[in-house]
Amino acid sequence: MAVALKDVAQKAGVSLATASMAIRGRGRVSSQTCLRVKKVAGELGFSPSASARALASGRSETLGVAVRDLYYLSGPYMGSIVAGIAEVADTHNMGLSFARSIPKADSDPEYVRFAKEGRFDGMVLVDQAVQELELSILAEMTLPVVLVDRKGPGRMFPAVRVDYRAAVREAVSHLISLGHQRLAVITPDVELFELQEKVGGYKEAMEAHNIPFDRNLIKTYVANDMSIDGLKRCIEDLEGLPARPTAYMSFQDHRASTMCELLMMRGLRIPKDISVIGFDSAGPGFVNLVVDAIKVPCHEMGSRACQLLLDLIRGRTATRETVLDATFEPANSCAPPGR
Amino acid sequence: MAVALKDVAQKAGVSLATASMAIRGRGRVSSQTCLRVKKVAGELGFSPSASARALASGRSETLGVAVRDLYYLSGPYMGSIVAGIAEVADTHNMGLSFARSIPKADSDPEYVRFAKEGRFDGMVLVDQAVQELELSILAEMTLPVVLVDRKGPGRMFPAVRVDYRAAVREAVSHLISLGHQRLAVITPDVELFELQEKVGGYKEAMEAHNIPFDRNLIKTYVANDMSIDGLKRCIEDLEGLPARPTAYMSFQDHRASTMCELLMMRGLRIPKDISVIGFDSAGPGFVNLVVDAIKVPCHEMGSRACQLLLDLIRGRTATRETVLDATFEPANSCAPPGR
DNA sequence: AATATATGTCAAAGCGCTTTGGCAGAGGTG
DNA sequence: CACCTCTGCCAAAGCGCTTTGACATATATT
Repeated sequence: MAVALKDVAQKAGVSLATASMAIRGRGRVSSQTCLRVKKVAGELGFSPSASARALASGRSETLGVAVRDLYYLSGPYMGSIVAGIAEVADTHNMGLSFARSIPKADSDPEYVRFAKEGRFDGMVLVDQAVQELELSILAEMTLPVVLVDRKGPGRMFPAVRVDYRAAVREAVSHLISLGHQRLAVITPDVELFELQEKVGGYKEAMEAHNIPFDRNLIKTYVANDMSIDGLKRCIEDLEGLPARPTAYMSFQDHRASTMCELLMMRGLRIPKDISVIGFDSAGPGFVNLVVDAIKVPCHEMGSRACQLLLDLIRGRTATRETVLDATFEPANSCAPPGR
Repeated sequence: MAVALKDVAQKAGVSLATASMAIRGRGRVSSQTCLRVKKVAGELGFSPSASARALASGRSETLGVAVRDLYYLSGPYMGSIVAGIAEVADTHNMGLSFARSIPKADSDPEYVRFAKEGRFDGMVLVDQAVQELELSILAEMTLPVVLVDRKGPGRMFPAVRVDYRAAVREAVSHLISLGHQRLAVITPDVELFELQEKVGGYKEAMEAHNIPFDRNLIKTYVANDMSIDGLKRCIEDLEGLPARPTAYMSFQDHRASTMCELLMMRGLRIPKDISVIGFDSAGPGFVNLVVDAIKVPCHEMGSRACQLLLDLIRGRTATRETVLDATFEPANSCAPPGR
């Protein structure tokens, strides 16, 4: 960066201080001077040095996004959240940096290190697995932080989350109102807040309709197993029950379509024989079968979180907890029980 | 950051200069002093200020990744590339920032602005659509840049790309060796380097086997149309030809499974009646049908590009062009022509 | 023993901005 | 007319590091 602010100041015939103020449009500068300085800056092709500015002002004009691993970005869930964050960050001319929240053997995880180094003015944390203990380190350093899609038990930071519980309740009620009584749930075997909420919603809805809860109808598979064996086994178990389910729900994205296929391979027709409900984009979908699904407002979670973060950075107090609705969108995979 | 380097220096009884060198492990510092300083730094919980360091050293220890829009991160293609970049960046303790390369009305696109502001030590550009003209702006500022998955006509920067041409040639040859003569191609209607290469590979392979090229066998659909209508129409057109194709290839990710479904709905059995080849993850796949596909080494593109970038930053000269192989992975969607 | 070389340390000069406090002069007030 | 308040500008003091050159002291080479 050959051309520095002092060059602009010199050529415009003003002091460094005035040039600085003029370019940022703050402080007491006459509009004439302001214009002149900006013009000169343009002619000279001046760009302020981000690091100098950050050092002098104490603001990096960069937001951090902490995710477990950058690999997770490549899913529609994380991708949409990040897109939402980016959209808002952009309108405020904030840069976006990513940091991994995965623990490291002998040092702080990356997001903590970066935070300590002052790389961010604030941080959005999107990781259900980060422990409360670790968050307290962040809490001590007075860095604005917003949590996404986490229950905030300690409530150290504002959080934006989705009401999975209510959404599942709604979906289950829908099935019950169609006449279903035996509803199977297939879910990953991890203890994430999100999944606990979903199961909670299921139980609540069943209870509300006085249908006894049957533990056998909840089947889990190994979370990160990419094969279909786990799913297959779940279905075999469920179909082997004396009283077979009349409806299936998948609690994880992108599993519903495979689930449909496995069911169809057993000769079951959807929705004639059996109903299916999924989450979000239930895979690319089928040509003639669109799965009824609960849509999670990922993009909105991101944009809301970012907005909150900016508020926090600007010294405003942010809402402690924002709960967004996930909406149940019926399509053509549910019908009254057929068997 | 209450605790600064000078505090560490003071407590350790050394000068600022020595403390600085000790902590970074460079310069002439005795190992005793080095250890002592590091110990004190640990006790005090010292973290160097990223901006101060950047300003003083001229290195931000941050790499930029320019993508068209952050929304694109949420696909397996971009996601894997970024994961590859991140993996390498991490082992070198480099931060990762993202910048959009989408043009702006009245100012530089974000990635150019950020680059000018000196936010990055180098940048990986993953955007086939960025114009050469714009790249020349970057070229003028002596910022190390590596291009991913672009042909580098101007050759201003080192590039890492995939030999789509050869991969498609291989896939087509495979089909031909199975006895196919009429191979349909379904592709988005955009003029991306990648797609041109793929079509080129198709033509080359056909020519090599003395099969006349038939323009009618190449069908395009509107690129960003998320519906299946475009695909459907392509297939209807192809099936309406006097001499129908015996094999179908999809040139875009995640379309192959839908294509299969549409073909099956016409009563065609795969691979008995008709063969299908896709790219990469051809969607989530089917339970009993895994599509033969060309696997693109996205992760490796990312890691290679990042490695090159780091070389460039360290003043080493980088290979101008790295061409990676995409490999054709046979599964069970191809067989000798059945109709 | 005398010179050359290597080693460990430090003071000081930045890096390129922001920000504060002060100082003129223009304008308003009693 | 004296007084006060704005307004527009500037000099200078940082921000918290890195890096350079100088200076001792220790070790190696003749």
